[in-house]
Amino acid sequence: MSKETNTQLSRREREIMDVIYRSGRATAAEVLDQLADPPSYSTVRALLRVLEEKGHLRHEEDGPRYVFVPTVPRERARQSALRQLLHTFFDGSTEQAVAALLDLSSTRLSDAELARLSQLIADARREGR
Amino acid sequence: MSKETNTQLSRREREIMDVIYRSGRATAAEVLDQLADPPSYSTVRALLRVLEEKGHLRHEEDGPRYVFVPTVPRERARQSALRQLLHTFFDGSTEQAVAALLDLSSTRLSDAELARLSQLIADARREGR
DNA sequence: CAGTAGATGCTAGTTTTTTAGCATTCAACC
DNA sequence: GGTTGAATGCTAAAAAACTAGCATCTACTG
Repeated sequence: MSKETNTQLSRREREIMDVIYRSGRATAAEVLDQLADPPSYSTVRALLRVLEEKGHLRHEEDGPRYVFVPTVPRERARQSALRQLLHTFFDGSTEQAVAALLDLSSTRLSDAELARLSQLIADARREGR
Repeated sequence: MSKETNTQLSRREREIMDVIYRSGRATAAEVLDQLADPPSYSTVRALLRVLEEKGHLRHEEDGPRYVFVPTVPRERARQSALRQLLHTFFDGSTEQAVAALLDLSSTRLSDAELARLSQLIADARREGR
């Protein structure tokens, strides 16, 4: 079993982790700013403390204030998140997931982007992945 | 603002919704079976009732038992989930997300799959999307 | 047609989460 | 050096989530 960060996140904890993963790192005040339906400043700090105790965050000191950083790097966290999504909504099929991504109405992809994607796939084929 | 299903899900509620989205539809007993660290049967039923009250599920009757179905179709739920993931972990970039999908170590893509993906992208380009 | 297995309805208790307030500390500025 | 603004540490309480148990109903079975 992996050593830390095993506890599951509550609703607010999830929200806060999302904010921090989005920014990379954040102070209590910054987290508060980015929360949709925010509680008090005091509450945010309490939750940050809990998240740190649970092993999801650590903090660095920047003068008088704390800057919180995820213990699990963004790269790894997003891999887990992708796997989870794939499993729940796409029957584990990467192909379906890519199709859905291309389909997302809100995203307009530039031709250049599509060209790069095309290249990515060509590379994958070449590598015999 | 959309009419229903606005309330945010708690930890267990999220777990249960995931199970049901994975299966498409499920009875209380089936949900229980698929939960990782399962509570009692009674608890599962209570949560299903709550989820129904909150508007996330509805039930159909199959003889004596209830079969629960999401009110938001899988297709739409997964679009939201993808958008959320894109926003939190990929700076909104579809390209980055596709790259990460192709990279997921657990997935070995067949050449045929890659060929179909390639085709999808070619189609997108042709449509001037 | 009584008994049984398996389902739901409801209620109440415990635990966890979420929240705020107050005391304290630290650094900068006058 | 004292004052002030902005941060943290800690504690306690309210709210929500989670859980289980018991009563009840329903369909099948012998």
